[in-house]
Amino acid sequence: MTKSDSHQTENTPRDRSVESLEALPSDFVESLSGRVASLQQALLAWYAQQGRDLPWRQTRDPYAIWISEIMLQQTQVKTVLPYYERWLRQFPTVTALAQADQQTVLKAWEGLGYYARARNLHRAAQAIVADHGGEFPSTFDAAIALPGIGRTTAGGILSAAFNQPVAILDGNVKRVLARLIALRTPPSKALDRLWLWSERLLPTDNPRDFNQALMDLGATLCTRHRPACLLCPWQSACAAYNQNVQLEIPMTEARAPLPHKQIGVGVVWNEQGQILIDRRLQEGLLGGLWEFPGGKIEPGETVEDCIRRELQEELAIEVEVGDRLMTINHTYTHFKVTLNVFHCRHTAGEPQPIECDEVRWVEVSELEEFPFPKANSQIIDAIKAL
DNA sequence: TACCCGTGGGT
DNA sequence: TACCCAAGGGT
Repeated sequence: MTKSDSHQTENTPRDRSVESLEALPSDFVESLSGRVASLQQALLAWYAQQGRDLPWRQTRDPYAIWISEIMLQQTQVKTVLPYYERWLRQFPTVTALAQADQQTVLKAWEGLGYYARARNLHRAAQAIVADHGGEFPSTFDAAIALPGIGRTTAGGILSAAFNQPVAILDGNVKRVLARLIALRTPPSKALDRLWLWSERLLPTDNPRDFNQALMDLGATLCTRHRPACLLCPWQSACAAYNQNVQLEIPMTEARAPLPHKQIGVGVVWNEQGQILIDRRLQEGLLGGLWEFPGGKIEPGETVEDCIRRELQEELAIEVEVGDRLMTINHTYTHFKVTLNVFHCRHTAGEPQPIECDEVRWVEVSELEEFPFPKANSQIIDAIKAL
């Protein structure tokens, strides 16, 4: 471990040293640094007039703000709104969340995606009850120690709930700052510099409104496409605008095309008209959610062969594969799938949870009680319509 | 440090 | 269509 590593880990705020800003032309850094107070005032004035009215801004309850911050990770405001309202009615306090069972928590999260966020929220609530008397901690070190809370989320919560001067660097702020300094590399290659600017610009007297304003600027004016530079309070200082490169910044990195997997899925019926579902392992994709059993079709294998093999390997049952129920295409973050869904008749074997956490027979009317991934909702709808 | 982890909307 | 992106964190 080097000397600098010993006191700078990924999750702790960096020093506000001017040295690290030297990758930019020194005259520009000097110019921008001299305008910090002016930029702060301009943004806060704009926010007072044009800031969004969002429900989590009408409270200073750190629990409610925490919930909003987690839901908003990689998720648009419009998507979050109904989930946020429902969640606070269902789990109004840290203690209520801690005492719920995980299936109830995942059901409330169903459809939002990135389900580790819900599992971590649940674990963190239990940690807050155990270690902090049920009150969300008010220090950076305690907050960031909780599962699911990184540097940006900790800053978002502490500044919004307690008005603490802790910087943030979410997608909005990265884009705004990258344009402000005309960053010539993808933001992921310059996180240190972006963090420094976020800290440098943050006023100590009103960090709450400033962080919110910075995010609103990115979400409403400094958008990826068609940025409204003519309305921007930072227009005159913005290096990208002054060089007319705002559409090229932030720069993006090329990505490999997504692999496509063919999946065989069985809707397995027993003599009582019940259906077999299983609960996925806690770790990995869709952890803790329920699904209709199946798996990847191997090269040269028919869908029917695949379903028979997977149900034997994963659940130790034998089935007779019947008619195709439907075909579903779905895109995940790192791959695409085609779900080939077939009716199956259970013929032998007591289902065993070999490669899942739990397996059970359920009535059609019970399906909606279980949290399922979005790609399975069409299957449920089709079964209920039979 | 790359890579993993969902879903809906915009272009 | 296919791709990008949206209030990131864990490993």
